[in-house]
Amino acid sequence: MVRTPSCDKNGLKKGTWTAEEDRKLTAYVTRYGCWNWRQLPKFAGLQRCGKSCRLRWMNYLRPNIKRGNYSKEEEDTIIKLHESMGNRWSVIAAQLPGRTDNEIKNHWHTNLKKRVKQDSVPHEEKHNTNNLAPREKRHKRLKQQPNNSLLNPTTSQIINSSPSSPQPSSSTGSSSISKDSAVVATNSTEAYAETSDNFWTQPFLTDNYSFVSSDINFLEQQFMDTTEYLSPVFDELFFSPYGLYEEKINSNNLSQIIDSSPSSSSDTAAATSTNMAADDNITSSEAHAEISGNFWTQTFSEDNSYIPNDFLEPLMETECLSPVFDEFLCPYGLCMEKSMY
DNA sequence: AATTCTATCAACCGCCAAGTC
DNA sequence: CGACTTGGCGGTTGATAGAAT
Repeated sequence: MVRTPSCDKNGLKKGTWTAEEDRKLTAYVTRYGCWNWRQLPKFAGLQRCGKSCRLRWMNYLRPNIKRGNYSKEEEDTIIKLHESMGNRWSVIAAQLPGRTDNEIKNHWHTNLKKRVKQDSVPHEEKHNTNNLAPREKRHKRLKQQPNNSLLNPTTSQIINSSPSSPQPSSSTGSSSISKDSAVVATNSTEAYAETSDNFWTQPFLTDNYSFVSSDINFLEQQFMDTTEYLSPVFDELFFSPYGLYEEKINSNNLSQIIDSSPSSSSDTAAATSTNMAADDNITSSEAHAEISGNFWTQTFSEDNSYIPNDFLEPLMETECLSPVFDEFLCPYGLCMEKSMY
């Protein structure tokens, strides 16, 4: 179930993740997002390779991961999708909110495969691609155009218009939260309703810039004492998960911070509140309050994608502006409440 | 109670495509 | 255009828990 911790030749840890490592990774990604998986462990104070961090986050730590037993509906969906598209676990996972490709793959191999075999002629015989060697299968599949018709129409449509849906690649997509994204929702209410089904849980989580919850007290409980990592902006050590704006609030560089933050480019409220903070000699807490109310909250503090599950309850009642759609939603509204509550 | 077997699933590995230089 | 980097995917491994003997 878990692997014995060990180190590779570069001194990077392998094997089971400790609670402390989880906390560091969660705190870091919650605060800064996954701007570069390879660099991230260095900044987050982790002795892990980026790949391992990404995997841990995607398969275990990120919000909205659904654990536990599969419902009959979920199993049927997996079987049906597997029948039509084979071992395309990531595509199948996109149809099952809260389930990861790894988890679905495991569940298939441990349960569903046997069940399907018992129920009928093995699907392998129906699909010639499954008779190929793994590498050949993959090669062949990737040569084919993505077949979104396999998805349900609504989801397909949304995925196609999503800023960070499964689409070719990533480094440019890493700055995917932009005002352009709002265009995809011609009617924001409709978009919200549609996405609530099963979409955001998967694709939205791949966005790279999401920031800390505004529930400072709760964050403090979680990370304050134990977490240290580097800011990608300042290249210095922080001991507070929300240090970016807390600690720098009195700095003359604050405007520069905001300007260089990934999601700030179009937010004039940011400039307003932060300039006020920097210019007016007000206290940190006052400035923070202002910023919470105007900038951080609206722009990315309440981006629900990276708020760990444990953070959700205290935020339930808070209204905020989605970073993607220019509308007010309760936090984690896009990806969370419809899939879990 | 001790040992062996089996199922589970977190984590690793290698590969590939897309992006960047 | 080629080398390199990065993120993502699917196959596989192996430690562990629980069941069976």
